[in-house]
Formats: sequence, C-alpha cells, structure tokens
Amino acid sequence: MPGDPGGWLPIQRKGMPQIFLLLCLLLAGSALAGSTRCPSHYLSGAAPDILDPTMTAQTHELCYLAFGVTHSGVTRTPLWSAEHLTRAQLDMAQGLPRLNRFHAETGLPAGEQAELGDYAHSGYDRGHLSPAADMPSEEAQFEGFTLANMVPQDPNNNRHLWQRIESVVRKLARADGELYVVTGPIFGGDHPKQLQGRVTVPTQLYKAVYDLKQNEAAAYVVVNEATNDYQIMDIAELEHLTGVAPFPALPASARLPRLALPPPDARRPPPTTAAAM
DNA sequence: CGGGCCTCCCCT
DNA sequence: AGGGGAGGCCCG
Repeated sequence: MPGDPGGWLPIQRKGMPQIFLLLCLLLAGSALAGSTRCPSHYLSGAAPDILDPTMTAQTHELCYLAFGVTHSGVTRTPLWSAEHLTRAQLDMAQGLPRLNRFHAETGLPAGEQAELGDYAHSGYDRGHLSPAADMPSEEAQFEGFTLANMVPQDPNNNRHLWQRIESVVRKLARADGELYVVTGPIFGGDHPKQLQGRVTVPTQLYKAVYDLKQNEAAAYVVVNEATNDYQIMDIAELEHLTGVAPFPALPASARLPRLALPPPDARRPPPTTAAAM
C-alpha cells in the first residue's frame, strides 16, 4: 500500500478534507522540491529534503497514517521519519495497548527492505524513528512497526536516553498543542557497521522539532552508543551535519532562534559502562 | 520518603 | 506467549 504510485488520496488521514490537502500543497509552493503523497505529516506540506546527492540512490517515500518516511535501499533503513504530533493524537494514542508487531516492509522493491532476520541476535534493538507511543490508532501503530521505520540502535541508548527524549518531546507536544518532528539516522565514518552485510548501523541519531506556538526549532543529536550524552543543535547546524533539511518550509524567522528543548537527563549513569567498572 | 502502579523501550 | 528493566507518578 505505501509506495503505491499516485495513491496519496486513499491513504491520507481519515476525515481530512481534500480541500485542506490541496491547500497544503499550494502553501508548500516552491518549497516542495518533489511531489509528496502525505503532505499532512510535514510542515507546510513540504517533505524533508535530502541535500546530500550521495544519499538519494534507491530512495522511496512511504506514506502511513500517522507518519511518512523516505527509505533507502542502500542502508536498508529510513533516512528520515516525519510526524505532525498533536495533543489530540497523543490523547488517542495513550489508551492503546502496545502490540509488538515488527514486520518487514512489503511496499518496497525486492531486496531493498530489511528483514526481521537481519536484526535477530544482532545485539541491536529495532529502534523506532517515529515512536510507537505516538500512534493514535491500532492501524497506525501496526504501520509504525514496519522495519521501514526502524534503525539498528544500541539497546541501552534506545531504552534509556532515547526513550526519555521521545517522552519529553511528547510532553512538549501536549504543552504547546502541536509539533512537527523529524527523526533520522546519521551515517558517519568511512567503514559503517552493518547487520548481515545488509542493514547499515547509524553512528548517530537526531530528532528535530519545530514548535509552531513558539515558532522555534532545534534538534537533539545523540551518538548510537550506551550513553547519556546528547547535543542540541539549531537547524542549520543539523542540516550541515546530516545532509538532510528536516523542515524545508521553515520560516526564516525560526532558523536562528533555537527552541529550548527539554533536557532528557537521567537520574543515574548508564548501567553498562558503570557496572563494568 | 518509599512502595505500588502504570507506561514505554524491547528481547527470546 | 513468555520475560526484563527503567522511569514517571501518585499516594500514604
């Protein structure tokens, strides 16, 4: 279903009037480098832009109910995953039980998708980019468990620091009403680690946030290791580091002010390294 | 302050 | 269908 050419109308969020989608497309205007099938997930309808031409091979945009991704058949991971996070959506998500239905993405060309076996016994978690806890319906949650929304993530990182980042971003969305959030991997270094020689392990991860109420943006950046360390960057810095523009339609007035992202600080140091000493 | 309960991240 | 562990929160 995702990846269906020209199929953006049937898979749009339910109840969203078509006129609004058209308006989004018009508002996006020149900021829309290419066409997108799910403008509602992006700021001003403009999908994140991959600036680095070496990263665009074998990429496909996939649209889901509550998020959109661009997937790379080279890394066999998403290059970004984007959500429009609202208070109402989180209210709906909150009542839902989490069903861990991890699955390979069938809507990709043969051989480009990661398989469950790539991750099994790898020592890495299947780390969501757009979090399961953000998904407002059972169907949306199932979609969130596609491997097209996953990267190999250090288990300690995923279950501690990253979980707290996701949690404080949800809290911020509740406080300010709505956010646009773009999450993605960073592949640094010359010899990237791979799972089964197929799925590339990111060296870092980022989560960029645009807060409409404050008209400010910023991003968390963390190394994909057992750590509690994180960095906060403005969007220009992030674009330079990642080669991805998370919010191509970001107002110029929001590029300089750096959103005061809440600290995801832990109360205790990470157990792995600490326990080893 | 501590304990119980819930949420949220996963694994085999 | 099993399991674990951390963190938040509420309440005594």
